[in-house]
Amino acid sequence: MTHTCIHWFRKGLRLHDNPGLMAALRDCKELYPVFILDPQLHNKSVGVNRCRFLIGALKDLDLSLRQLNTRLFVVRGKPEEVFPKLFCQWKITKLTYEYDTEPLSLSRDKTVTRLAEEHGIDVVCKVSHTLFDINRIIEENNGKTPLTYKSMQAIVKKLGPPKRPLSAPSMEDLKDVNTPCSESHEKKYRIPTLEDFGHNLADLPEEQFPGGEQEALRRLEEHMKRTAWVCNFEKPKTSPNSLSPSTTVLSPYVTFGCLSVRTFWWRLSDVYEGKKHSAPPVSLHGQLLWREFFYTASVGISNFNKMVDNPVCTQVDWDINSEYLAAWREARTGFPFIDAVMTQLRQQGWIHHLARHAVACFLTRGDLWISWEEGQKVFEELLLDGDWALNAGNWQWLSASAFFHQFFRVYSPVAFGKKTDKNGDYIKKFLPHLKKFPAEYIFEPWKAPQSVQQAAGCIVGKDYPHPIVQHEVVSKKNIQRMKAAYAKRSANTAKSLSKIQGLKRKPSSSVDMLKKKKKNNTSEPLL
DNA sequence: AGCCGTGTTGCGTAG
DNA sequence: ACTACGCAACACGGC
Repeated sequence: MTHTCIHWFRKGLRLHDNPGLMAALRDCKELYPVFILDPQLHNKSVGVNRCRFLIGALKDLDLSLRQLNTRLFVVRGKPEEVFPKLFCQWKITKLTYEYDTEPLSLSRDKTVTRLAEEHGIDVVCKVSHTLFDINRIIEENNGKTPLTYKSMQAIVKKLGPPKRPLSAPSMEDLKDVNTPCSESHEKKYRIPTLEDFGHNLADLPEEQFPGGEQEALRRLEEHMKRTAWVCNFEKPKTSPNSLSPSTTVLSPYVTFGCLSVRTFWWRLSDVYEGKKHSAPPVSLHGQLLWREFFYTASVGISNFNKMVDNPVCTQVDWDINSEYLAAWREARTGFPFIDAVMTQLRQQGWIHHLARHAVACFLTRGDLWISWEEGQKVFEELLLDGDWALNAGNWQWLSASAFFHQFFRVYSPVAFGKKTDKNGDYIKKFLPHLKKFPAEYIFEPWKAPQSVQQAAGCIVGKDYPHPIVQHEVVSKKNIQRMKAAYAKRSANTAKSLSKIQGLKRKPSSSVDMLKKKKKNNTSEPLL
């Protein structure tokens, strides 16, 4: 019992399958579970729903920690300034945390690791946010980033199944561990409120998906009970506009790490066991592999969240049009299906994957010809499951900038929603102004005769906007613009090829990349 | 995991 | 018994 240890929670807001936390408990006499509120990260640019989710997750984490006779310390400030103080104040000898692949996290963690080592502190970093060590996936592919799902599947097959999840720590694991808590804990280390993030509580929408590990595990079990549904799951066959979600909505919990992706994976394997079941890419396992795929791309491809200097991204002459962008963001495009989806996004912080397809296509190559980077920012703010890698990857996919290249496949803002919601009930739910419109006109109210509009109590141009573009006209024009961008792209093939070779990376494990010096490997490999 | 126009097939039914 | 017609479901190709 020699160590005084900080376990640093960032993502991974859970006790189950938390190898970093388990490493903290080894030979530990004093434990400080810490979450850092970084004003550069946690501010009003994070949407109110996301903030609420994070607060819920922190409260739940604190509750679970208290049951183990320890508790959460929420510390305010920049990590590189906060940690040196904590190291001295608490006489820390070990720091543990979960590996994070995002570029900003990597540089932050490198700095903190260096500071810790300057204080003579052991640093332990574990992979548990993804199924596999993403750097291992790239190594397994000879240093090349897989750019297709198929190649990803081949690599994953070679790697074998992901590691089994660890159990949450028990009282036994903490029996010799103490967490010194002062009288002023509530004052100094309290969990933040929405006001702390600069949000106004007045017009807070009802909470649909409360944050936290307990809620995540409850939700997982609720869905895993539906054996046939799990075994038959095919993502493209689920509806983007059902009144209650047609998918699990476990993504926010995975994003914040309230649910371990490996726990999710193995729980699915349990359900599949001995039964006929759907397979990747459409199955639930397949969805987790999509996540892994985009994580890998985000690690292997430079400038992944940008068009310029991103070697896989087609360079497109997107327009700058703040009026169109605002209309899209604020759900006033005049296309009820698009506006209903954007309303659900703002209200609930979650929309179905195919609804994301429809609004993303509409903003970019389909209708408004606005850069996918603008859409990325809006999703980042509003989605509970807004994830750096997945957001950038999927926006590139939908805008046909990378991974997906069938740019002539354009979603209709009218027809697409009709397929799974003939009566427009979804539109009526999120755009109550339109609720009296007959099904015949609800997807295109501007076509309704004046008499119908009057009877519905909703005049287009007064109570609901005219469509901001003529879809049939702009979509045809945009396909031609995409065609030109692609022609230019293939003309530059030689250039691109040399860039793709620049993607090759030296083999090294995740942890080596964070650590300057390699420690003697006495007990176990770090990963 | 697109949409739309066109053409074909197959079925039921009116005459 | 046979044809003509309407309709839905499906296949295909171009964008």
